[in-house]
Amino acid sequence: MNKKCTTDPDRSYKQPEFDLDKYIPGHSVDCVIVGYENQQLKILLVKWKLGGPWALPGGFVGRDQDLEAAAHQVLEERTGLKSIFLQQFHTFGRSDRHSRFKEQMDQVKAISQQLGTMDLKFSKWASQRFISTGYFALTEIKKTCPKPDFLSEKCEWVSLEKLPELIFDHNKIVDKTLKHLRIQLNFLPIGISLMPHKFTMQDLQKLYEAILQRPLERSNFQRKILKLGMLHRNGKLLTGAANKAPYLYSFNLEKYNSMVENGIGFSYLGDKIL
Amino acid sequence: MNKKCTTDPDRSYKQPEFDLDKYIPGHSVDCVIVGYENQQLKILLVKWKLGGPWALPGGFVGRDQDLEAAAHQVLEERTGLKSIFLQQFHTFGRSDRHSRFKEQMDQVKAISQQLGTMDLKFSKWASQRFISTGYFALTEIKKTCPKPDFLSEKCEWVSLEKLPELIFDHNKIVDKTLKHLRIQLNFLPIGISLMPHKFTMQDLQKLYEAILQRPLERSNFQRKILKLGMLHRNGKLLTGAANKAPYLYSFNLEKYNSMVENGIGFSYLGDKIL
DNA sequence: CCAATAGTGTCTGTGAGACAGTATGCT
DNA sequence: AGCATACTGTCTCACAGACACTATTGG
Repeated sequence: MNKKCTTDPDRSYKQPEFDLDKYIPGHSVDCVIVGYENQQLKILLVKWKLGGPWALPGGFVGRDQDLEAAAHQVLEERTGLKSIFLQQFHTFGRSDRHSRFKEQMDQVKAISQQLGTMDLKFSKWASQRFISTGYFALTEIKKTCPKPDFLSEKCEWVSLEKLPELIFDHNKIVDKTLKHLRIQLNFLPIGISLMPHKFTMQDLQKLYEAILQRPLERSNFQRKILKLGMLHRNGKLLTGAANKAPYLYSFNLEKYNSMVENGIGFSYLGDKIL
Repeated sequence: MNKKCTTDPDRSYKQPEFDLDKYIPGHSVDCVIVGYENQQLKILLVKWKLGGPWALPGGFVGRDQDLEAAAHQVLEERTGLKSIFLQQFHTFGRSDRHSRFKEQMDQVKAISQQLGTMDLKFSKWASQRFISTGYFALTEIKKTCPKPDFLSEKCEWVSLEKLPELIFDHNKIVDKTLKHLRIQLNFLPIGISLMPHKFTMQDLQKLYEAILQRPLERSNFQRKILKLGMLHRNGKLLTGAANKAPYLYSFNLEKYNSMVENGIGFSYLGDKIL
């Protein structure tokens, strides 16, 4: 797995404390947590207990909890990380977004009946109509320490290319996120959340290529990115290979922040993304 | 007022039929309905009865109603129009988004107690925490026929420049919409929803200027818009003024639709909008 | 003729994309 | 030296913005 996870091992929803009355009914958050590793985009998924389906990590909203805080909580509980890049992108409100998946609904009911502390009550609560607000987050995979919640037995990074079938409309939610991400690429210096502290230009380019799903021209990419002025050139990376050593770059935080403020209009819009 | 309104005069929520159990609790939709008239952007507002505040037209969500359908319903009930451009843009989920406006909350409770058919029950229901999904819509003002809902005494188009103080966080919702609209201007041929069937290039430019809140260069605007190829040139408009008659344009629907599909990357991003 | 506004053409600067040329690290 | 990869420079094309020029309408 992912190095050692030294964070609090007990940060998942604790079953005996799960009290329906603490949450507002009918509204949930689902998080598409995007990471990057081995030149692949991956997202964090949970797998339900008792042979249940794969799903996006999600959570309910506390009675006095801000919607965004609920998303942050999911993020923190699943990854162990605070303060990651998090952005709301869409609210999914079709009335049949759960119920039209009949077999899955039955499965969910059965599983949640066995897992919930309140048997039927929880099962009923969990199978009501839910409106769900989708958030997307960007993290460095190496820093995370995935933990399942009380409904799931696994919580893992899965490559976007091998995405399994997800519960309900979650595959569509992922699709929508990716479109959103590609557009956001034009407005946000997204790399800072997905790259390690120091990285080569090639690393960054591979990330952009993974997001845009098309190759970019090496020299033009470099010029374009450097012109934004948010990178700082550090030393060189000597790999031992028989070639010129690439520079290592890191993000200039001040510049980065002012760009998030003001927008950058960095554009790979040219070739239709939508 | 706005010509004669010949649509069904009875299309507002009917008080005696308003049954709380038909709606899901805690979630509402608010619509920022944008129109354009006399070279000004305007939005449709309602004013609560009994001296209550101005507010965005909103509505509750039926138990088996899609979220988007709820927004469409609000739109149709307030404007009399079906099938207008409608797009979800953000869900507002702060837990105190109503409650931190204490005086307003009291006012709302008092008013809804007098207006609701179920007295305290409705008042309590309406003053619970609400998460609200914001939709924005574009309409031609001349086609609309504003009607108040059962909570409001007025429903009017108000110029964005003279926007009154709105209830709760509604002013912020409007601000967010405008930013969204300016960005969308780069992706959508928005004019089609706000312009009359035939219009001059100057009309269209004025609209863009109203949205972007800055002057655009005449000749460049024309070239840029025409290059998109979604306009059809019709006849000339003879005004009787001592100058060259402008052409009248209309939207080419086929082209328009394919652009909405594929995205256009029409860009006034250059000068930071965000 | 002139005044006023509509529409077209041209020049400049910027930036994207293609690709050639130079630099560097290692054998 | 030679290879591989990193980096830089240059060329072309497209387009935005500025502005000059032509066209049309009516006095």
